[in-house]
Amino acid sequence: MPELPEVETVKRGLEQILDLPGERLLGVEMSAQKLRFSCNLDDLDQVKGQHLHSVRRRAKYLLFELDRHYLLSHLGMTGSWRIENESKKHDHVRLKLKSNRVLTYHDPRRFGFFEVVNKNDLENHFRFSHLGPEPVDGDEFSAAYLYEKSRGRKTSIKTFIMNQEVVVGVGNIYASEALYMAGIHPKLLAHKLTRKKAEQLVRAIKDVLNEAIFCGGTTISDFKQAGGSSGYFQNFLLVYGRGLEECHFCGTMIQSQAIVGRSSFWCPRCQKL
DNA sequence: ACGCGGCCCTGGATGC
DNA sequence: TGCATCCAGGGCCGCG
Repeated sequence: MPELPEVETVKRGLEQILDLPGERLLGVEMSAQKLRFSCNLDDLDQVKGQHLHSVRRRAKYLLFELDRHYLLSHLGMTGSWRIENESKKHDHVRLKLKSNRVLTYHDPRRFGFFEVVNKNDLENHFRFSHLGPEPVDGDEFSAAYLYEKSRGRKTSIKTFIMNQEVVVGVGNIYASEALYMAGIHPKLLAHKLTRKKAEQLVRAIKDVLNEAIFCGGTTISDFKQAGGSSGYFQNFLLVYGRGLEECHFCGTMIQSQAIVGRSSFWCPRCQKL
């Protein structure tokens, strides 16, 4: 489900709902079923009673900032958070709050995970130490950076920009969208990227992610914001999910095919190899 | 070191 | 209606 815009949307929704700072975590309950990775139970004991200061996002991770730890949440494909005291099938984490509310993690496929990280160790944590730059915040993700990073890389440009060590937050939907916007064929080998195309691609990635954040994310089947409402960027997708339809720009039939196992969409005329 | 296929899961859509 | 098959927004692991 969630790429950067969806996680950012969940983060903003939680900020609204939780009325931070001032909230406090009274207890954590985990379901018997394991998520992608199991959470250390000793760690869970440590977080009880800590204040909840903020909700942050790094890459596709949500971070609940406590006094001495972060609760790390990755939504996998079908993860979502909501405030509701009643529990449903596929609820896997329940955070009991001082305000007498329960913040609940729901994830049918259980590709997501939930872990506790010491606050001071975050940058050195193995899930974080290899992450690439944020594409939307800061200026580290530049054309010069992407061009240099892509030298010698023989994978397709689409696979390359979905690699979280290259740039974080770009997943399967926005990779197709950004490449279409930049006029780049998804099968172009990364090392063939020119400086000029790197410029256009960085611009396109930033633009598409910002537009999707503005729209509250893309809802295909089951993505829900923290408040339960849908995003609406799906109405503005230019190629993703539009196989056999016409390119908005030139009318050519949009092609769809898996690239390294992920469904991919492009206009064979507008996007150059 | 890099690139890729397999795999972890459930459920919805589709086809017979 | 029932059953089988395929597909899905991610990312870790092991192989070549």
